[in-house]
Amino acid sequence: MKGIEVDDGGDLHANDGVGLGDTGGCAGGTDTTGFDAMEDEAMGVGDGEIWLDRDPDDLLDVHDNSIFYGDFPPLPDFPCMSSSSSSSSAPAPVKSIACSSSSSSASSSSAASWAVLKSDAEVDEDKKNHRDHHDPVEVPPAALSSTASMEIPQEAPDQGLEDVDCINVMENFGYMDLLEPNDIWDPSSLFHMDDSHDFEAEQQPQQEQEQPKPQPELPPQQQDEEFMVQRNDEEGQRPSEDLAMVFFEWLKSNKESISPEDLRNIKLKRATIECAAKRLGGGKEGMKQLLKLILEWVQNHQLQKKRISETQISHFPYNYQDPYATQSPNPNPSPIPNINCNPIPPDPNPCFPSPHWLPQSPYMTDPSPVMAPPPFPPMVGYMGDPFANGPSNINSHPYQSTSEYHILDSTNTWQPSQFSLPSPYTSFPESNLPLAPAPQPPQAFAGYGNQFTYQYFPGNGERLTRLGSSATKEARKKRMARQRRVFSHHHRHHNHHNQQQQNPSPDQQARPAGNEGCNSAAQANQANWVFWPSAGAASNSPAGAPDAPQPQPPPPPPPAVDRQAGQAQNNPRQLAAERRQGWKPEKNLKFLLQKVLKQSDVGNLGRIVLPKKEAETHLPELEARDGITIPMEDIGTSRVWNMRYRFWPNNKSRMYLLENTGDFVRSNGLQEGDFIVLYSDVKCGKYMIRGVKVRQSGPKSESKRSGKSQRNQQTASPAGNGSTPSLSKRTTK
DNA sequence: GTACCATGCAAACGG
DNA sequence: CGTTTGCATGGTACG
Repeated sequence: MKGIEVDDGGDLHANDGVGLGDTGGCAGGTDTTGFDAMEDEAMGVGDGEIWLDRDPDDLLDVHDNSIFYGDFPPLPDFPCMSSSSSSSSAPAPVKSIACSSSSSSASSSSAASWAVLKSDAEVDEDKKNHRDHHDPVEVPPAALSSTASMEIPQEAPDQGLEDVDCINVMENFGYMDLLEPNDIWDPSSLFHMDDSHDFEAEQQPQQEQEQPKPQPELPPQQQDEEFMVQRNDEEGQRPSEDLAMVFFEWLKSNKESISPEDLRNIKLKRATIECAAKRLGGGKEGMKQLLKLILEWVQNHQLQKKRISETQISHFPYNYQDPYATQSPNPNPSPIPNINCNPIPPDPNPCFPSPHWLPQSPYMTDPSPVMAPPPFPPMVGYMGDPFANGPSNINSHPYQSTSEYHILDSTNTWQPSQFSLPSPYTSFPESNLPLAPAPQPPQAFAGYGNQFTYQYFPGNGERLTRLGSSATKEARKKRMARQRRVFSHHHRHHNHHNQQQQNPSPDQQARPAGNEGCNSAAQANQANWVFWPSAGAASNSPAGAPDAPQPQPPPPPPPAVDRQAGQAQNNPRQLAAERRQGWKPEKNLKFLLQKVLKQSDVGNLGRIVLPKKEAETHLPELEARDGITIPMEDIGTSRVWNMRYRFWPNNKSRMYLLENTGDFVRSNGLQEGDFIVLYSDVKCGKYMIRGVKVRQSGPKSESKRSGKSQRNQQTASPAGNGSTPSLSKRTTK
């Protein structure tokens, strides 16, 4: 995971605490500047007022940028990051906010964006800034040089205050729901004035292409943030410009893209308007500013809608409402047209492509419609389903027919953690999908398309009163820099960590095809324990259980198991067990095989006999009996064990073994009756191993039994041979 | 009868 | 002599 995660409380933080803490958090923040506090609050997830339709495609753009670039590209490539201002990463102050990966991704977007923008040079600068981040004045403009080609305040410092006020109003107004959800999550898009010309240089052509607007006299507000700022400045000096003119100009400029219907759909409460206008200067000027803001938003949103629709039609294969939608890598993130940078939340963990769907309704907190795992047939007979009480029907085992589909696809995987599950899964950052604040009923504008209805809450009044805070643009930049720094550090740290974890040994020979560099090891890092009720589950009792006649080998709850493979993911019991244990199904782990450990497997020989069929099916084909060395990443510890996969000739056939397993077994405390599971990370191309301890609450009885006695006791269980039922499917060699 | 596999066990190896 | 390596044996499930 290279990003930010939102913990149970909905707090956004990177592994190392991205930015938010620095910024004083949101509600509970300690920001000293009113503006900071206000921003943070405004941007807090708890404020998640704005939940407009959001296209996952938008997410993908920056997402990809943020994730797949090892080295952060130069700023011009990521215009949207530019002034990802400040507050975006304000943590969700609302405890009740359920976290979903999607929103968490969104929440982390800004940080990621900053990270993307972050140059090493800036890091130092940021460090410096960080030390005195409470003093906005001391923020060296250079710290944001890469993103601040439009440092208007610097050009006109004298005007700064007024300009800033205006800008702040805009920003905060944007925070207050005139902008899209993504803007909420990443205010960078709000602070257009910070966006560089580079951005515009890149964006403008596309924008024009996507939305050709014959606007010779077009007020630049929709296209050019700089113009926007300047215009605001100018307008501050030209009060004669009245609302009608503003509106008229805007209409002229947007006649191509804004329909009367769009305008009619704009609904604002009077109180909102009045308050906002007041904060925007009051009187006519304030109204004018407010109008501009609204129009800007409408335009932006309209443009986005158009873009989104185009994008979806053209190449987006899925509807973002589809929880199983396949992530589109979108290798060429297209710049977001117009002012809205639409920072895409980075995927905190490339190995876990966060679903790029977002609830359409901001109020949709019940994830069940999309959380529900795909309907699976009864798990009985599923290979490796530890909870299958009945004997596995090997012959009809779907695994046999589905083994070809082990490559996990996000389209048919589901992640409970994506939704509003309070995450007990905190033992390992990577193991936790970023939890994002669940959509919250907006406090302010609940945007649906162009229609947003302002819902006035007491907090808004306070916010509005704070619009005129003394916060400066520098403060915002500083905050942004801090967050970028934190994220950048976090990002690098994790890269380093991943590299260490995955540093292959020279003799690592076998590796499933796939991407390198993603850390899937820790994603499922959990205590590999499975507890089996001793009563009424004889067939589920672990091997060696005192009263278990013969245990049905319980397959481990895999962190990410091919649903096709059954892997008990569809078993409520296992699912619950997984949740209790922190296991979360992930997308990119393909179940290969499992093996209930025999005494000989956990003995001092350091070798584990592997089920022949599965070994031959899912592990590299062995030409020589010496086999190959396979680095097996321990899911539990992220440690990589170089195990040798080999075979013995045996009765005109082969016996497949995994050698050098002694340390692994010992480190995991595995005993007879426990089991191991092998996975391959389809994305990272790694083999992963997981040792699962199966213990009943009571002390395990004498587990040492002769193989013969075990055999005798296993007669009741087709899977009694300790391997997957499919083992019984004979494959003559 | 055959395949699978748990494990016994002898040979090889090494301190 | 202890450990490791490699093969062989035999029980079990299944066709």
